[in-house]
Amino acid sequence: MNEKRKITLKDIAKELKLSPSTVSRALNGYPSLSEETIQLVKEYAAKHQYVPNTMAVNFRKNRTSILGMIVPQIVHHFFSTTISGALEAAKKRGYSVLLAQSYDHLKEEVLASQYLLGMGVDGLIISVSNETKEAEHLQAFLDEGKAVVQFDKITESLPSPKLVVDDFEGAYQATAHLIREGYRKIAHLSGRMEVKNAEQRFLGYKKALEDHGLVLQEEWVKSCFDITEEEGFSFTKSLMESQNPPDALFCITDLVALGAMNYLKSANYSIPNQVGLVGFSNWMLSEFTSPTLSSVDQFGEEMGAKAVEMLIEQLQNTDFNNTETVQLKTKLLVRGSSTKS
Amino acid sequence: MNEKRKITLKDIAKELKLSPSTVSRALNGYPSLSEETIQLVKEYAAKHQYVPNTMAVNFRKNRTSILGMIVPQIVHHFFSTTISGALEAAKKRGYSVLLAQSYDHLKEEVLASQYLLGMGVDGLIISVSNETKEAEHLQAFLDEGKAVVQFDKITESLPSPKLVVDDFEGAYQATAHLIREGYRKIAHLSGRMEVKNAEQRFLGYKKALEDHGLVLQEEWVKSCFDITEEEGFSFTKSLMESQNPPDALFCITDLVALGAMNYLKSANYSIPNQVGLVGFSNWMLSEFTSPTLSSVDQFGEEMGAKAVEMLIEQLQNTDFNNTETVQLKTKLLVRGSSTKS
DNA sequence: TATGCTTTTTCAAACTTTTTCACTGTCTTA
DNA sequence: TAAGACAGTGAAAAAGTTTGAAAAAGCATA
Repeated sequence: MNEKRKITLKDIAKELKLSPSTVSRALNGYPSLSEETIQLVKEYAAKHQYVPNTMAVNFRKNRTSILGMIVPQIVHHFFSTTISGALEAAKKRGYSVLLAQSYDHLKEEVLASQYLLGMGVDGLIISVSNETKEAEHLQAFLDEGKAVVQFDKITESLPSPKLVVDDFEGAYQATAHLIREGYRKIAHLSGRMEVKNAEQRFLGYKKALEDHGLVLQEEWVKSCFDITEEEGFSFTKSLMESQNPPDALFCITDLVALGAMNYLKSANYSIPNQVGLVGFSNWMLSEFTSPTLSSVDQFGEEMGAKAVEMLIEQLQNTDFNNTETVQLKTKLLVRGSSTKS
Repeated sequence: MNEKRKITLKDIAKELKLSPSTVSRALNGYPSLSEETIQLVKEYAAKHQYVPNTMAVNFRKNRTSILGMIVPQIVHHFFSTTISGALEAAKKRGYSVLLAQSYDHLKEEVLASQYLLGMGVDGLIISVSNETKEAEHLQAFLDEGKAVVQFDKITESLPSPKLVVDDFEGAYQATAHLIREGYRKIAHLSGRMEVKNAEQRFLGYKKALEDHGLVLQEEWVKSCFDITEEEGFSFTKSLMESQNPPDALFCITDLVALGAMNYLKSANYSIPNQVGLVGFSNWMLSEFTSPTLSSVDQFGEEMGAKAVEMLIEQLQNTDFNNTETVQLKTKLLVRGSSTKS
């Protein structure tokens, strides 16, 4: 009933009394073919809606034109924007993207990478899990001649190009902004210091304090392990209940900032007048909280697109010694939670 | 430097002095092979880490084990959860998923479907755009013997299995809940009535009113065209400024509800005491608004997973006459925005 | 006309896996 | 004992496309 038989290159050849090779070359713009033949073939192909058999092409060329992409979680505003950006960029270049998620666990990441390798992807884009230190499972891609590009969360143990946000600068701007707004006792809800971007955000925060003549108070820096709303809530609670409560918080993530906001509101602190708040990542929700949440935008779409471009460039150059780290600028979005009225 | 040569089935055959066919059969669990041979081959394969060449298998079997999935937008909490669910379910069954987005435009949807068809996917999972009425571009899949499953937003013009949320029931529950909480003047910010789920939610709302002896006021039903926060804001504004303002709003989506909430707060209405609010879809943000937003959960993960299962079942049965519509239950999550204190 | 050169086309191989058909023994049964 | 069943294996073909080498064709020059 179904299964309309599709026309193949061979069929065209037979019909036009040409060899398959000629047809192939005519369609692929190979030089030294008579204009006449090219026209003939192209017209016939168009008329009969010839579509090359993807599987045969892949097989013959030994490549799939599919890129693998592993993120900790798809259901996460930042990652879904990078995915969206990657998808569009890949499509433009004739590639498609196969997704997998690690749930921020090394074990799942290893499985996902093996899975994608098995699917025959040409290259891999990955934001590694918080648990990833060694990278044998990623080295396997390089060993098979497949390129890898790391983005956002990276590990230095894999010699590959890397694409990160300028976390240091973003954190610096956020902190400096709070200082300019008149806050002086600025706490930081950070992440695990072994994780690169957590460390950079902390260092940016620290530098901003120093540059403005403020002293970093150790007890004002709290390290979130899982980067959850609950941690934001409880750390803020303990900070505000301490003898020396801060008057502003710079949070490693909007979700943590939201936890902070929820605690502050529940304890009847006025935001931004009593306590200022800035997050990081510009989650969708930060536009819609009350007050709206200031945040550092990471341009997720651009990042995903750029990662794809870097990967494809690798594939084309087969220059596998490139280990440069590209830094993308961030942008501080000042909203209600940090502008004293 | 790279390109470690991978071992092939042929290599194994030569090494073990067997024919490729025997090796193939041994690895694929074909009967009527001596246990001895099977063991020999399997051990050798394992030892040398033989991985079948995906492209060759696809080519030979004339299938890719890749499913296409088109959603209006990836960066959307509900869709990203369905994607996540679909991904996991597909992986479990040995399939992978290639994504594309339509941005809710027919034109982009047609392009995306052609793109996926060209990539040689075995089947398609799609939530159609609001603009999709006719479905020639999807019929093309069926014509080529590829299965299609529609989910969430569907069009009746394509004879395929469908998977939807029980929008009617969800809307009914939401509205009935508002009534039980004591609200009597319940408005509805709906979507375009041509869109199936918008219509169903409206009908559920209407039925709940009728069943509880309330009369539907035409001026309390506003139709959002793009389902945005801005529409929620402005429609709520005009409703509240009318001569006969409602005391509760049931919104087609959490985003619209958020717009409503933002207006209500800006105009100093107290939620939930003066105005009750219920959304739909249980976006992540609804847990974090102030007050938290009651919503109807759609079980996105389950939906994505179920869609994959339905599609794979089709592929296996090649039963292309199945056009049944499966309805998934929803769950009302009662939060702060609709519980009078 | 032979030679050389360029342009255009064809030939044949190759890529890996699966599957159909055929073959050889061995065992069972009428 | 002849016929048939069956287990176990191999040989070969097939799938659609691309590519390097070779061949053919066309044309001009010596």
